[in-house]
Amino acid sequence: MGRSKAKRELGHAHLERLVHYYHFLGERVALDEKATVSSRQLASLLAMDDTQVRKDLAMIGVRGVPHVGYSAAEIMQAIREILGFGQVHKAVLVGAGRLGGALAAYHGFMKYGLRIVGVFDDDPGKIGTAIEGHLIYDTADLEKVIERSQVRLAILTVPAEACQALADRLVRAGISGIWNFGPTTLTVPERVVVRHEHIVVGLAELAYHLQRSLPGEPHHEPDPE
Amino acid sequence: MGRSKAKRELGHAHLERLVHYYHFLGERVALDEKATVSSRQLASLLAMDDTQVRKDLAMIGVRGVPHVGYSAAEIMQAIREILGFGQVHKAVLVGAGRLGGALAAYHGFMKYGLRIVGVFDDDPGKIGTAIEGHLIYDTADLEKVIERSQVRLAILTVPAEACQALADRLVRAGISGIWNFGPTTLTVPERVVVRHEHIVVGLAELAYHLQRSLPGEPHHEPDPE
DNA sequence: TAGATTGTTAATCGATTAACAATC
DNA sequence: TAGATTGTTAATCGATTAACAATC
Repeated sequence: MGRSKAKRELGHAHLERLVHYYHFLGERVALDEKATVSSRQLASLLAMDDTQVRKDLAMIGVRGVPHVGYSAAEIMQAIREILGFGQVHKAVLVGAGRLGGALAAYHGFMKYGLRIVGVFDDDPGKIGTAIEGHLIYDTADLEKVIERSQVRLAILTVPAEACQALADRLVRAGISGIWNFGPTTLTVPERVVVRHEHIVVGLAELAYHLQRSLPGEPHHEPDPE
Repeated sequence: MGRSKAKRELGHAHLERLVHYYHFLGERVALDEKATVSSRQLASLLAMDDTQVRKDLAMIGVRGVPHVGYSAAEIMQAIREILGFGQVHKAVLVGAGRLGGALAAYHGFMKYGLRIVGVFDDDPGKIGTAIEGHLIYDTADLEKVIERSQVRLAILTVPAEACQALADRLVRAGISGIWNFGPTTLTVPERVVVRHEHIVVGLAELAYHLQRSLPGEPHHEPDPE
């Protein structure tokens, strides 16, 4: 399929919108091969401007037809290509705690190309046991597995204190991307992509808006400074 | 302390930066009461522009002193106030699965004012048992607890199919904010704040950059369309 | 055809960055 | 004082929105 790829780099907001479209089309639009969707439909359902939708789709090379709209299947295929959902992204998951387990258990990731090829922990009580169908390996063997399986992505779900040291090891082992769920900022060489899942930002945003929407009840804690 | 509050509404990016500052100061800066930090220091450590830092701090009412910098303690206190970290945010957690458990277990949240006052599930095998020190209640009792404890925030960690129905119930029960970890978009009245933790966005961003940084290896899967 | 919808250019808006005067 | 740092205004940049011609 000779569709042209994105002309220029997509920013965070673009990627987020693309995921949104993809997700939404997959979820609610009936996908027989010929289903179409107009920019206006997509926009209204996602509470945004329809010009934005057309811009986004143009940017990833999807062309619509006037009076008809866009092919839903074509949109999804284009997003899949741009975002790499059709590829297999092999990943190691380091840290077999509760969060690690939750991620390992989430089969929805497969739809997006993520394949966890090894789960690691350094707790001798966990090594050798299984979590969500994944055998837990000794973190000491991390480099071996990364090299042997040509893994490029690492998911980090370890306590804050261990994050940076592990990131250093992962970088040395040749990892290209780190998905960090620890509450700490990592320092890595430029060639390595890091995505920091900073859960507290979500809480902060909620707390901020909650506070604003109901300025009446000032149930402050005693805050001795 | 007569510091003036933020003049106008803070956007997502602002809030994210504030959390970043807060986190960073708490993590790496020695906090005796008199520690100071310059906008340049903060900026360089977070790889951003120092004017931005000064703007952000001015916006939340923190004043620095020329030649000296800002009081780290004052920055933290101001952020705590603006973001409501000093208040107690009572929350119910619905869905005692792995992710719910991970969230319930994360004691770091207490620092930010979040207090989970009830964990709910509708699995009879789970009701009555404990998860991370929280007794699991029957989801049927959700409304009762919300009302009795004056809970304003709900954390949703249930399967996609159950999300919307639960959101409806939470809204009717008077909840003001929903922190949704399910892979689905919620429809709620305007007065309710929703924060959707869309995990796939993180994966998409990584996959996209990974793909770009190494355009050589085209290990595409056979993708029969 | 007429009406609907795309695609693109121009206008607006907001956020970031640069410049620099004020200040300790 | 001189140098460093804040605070703010102006300039730039990019992203969003509006307008509208092209098109089926």
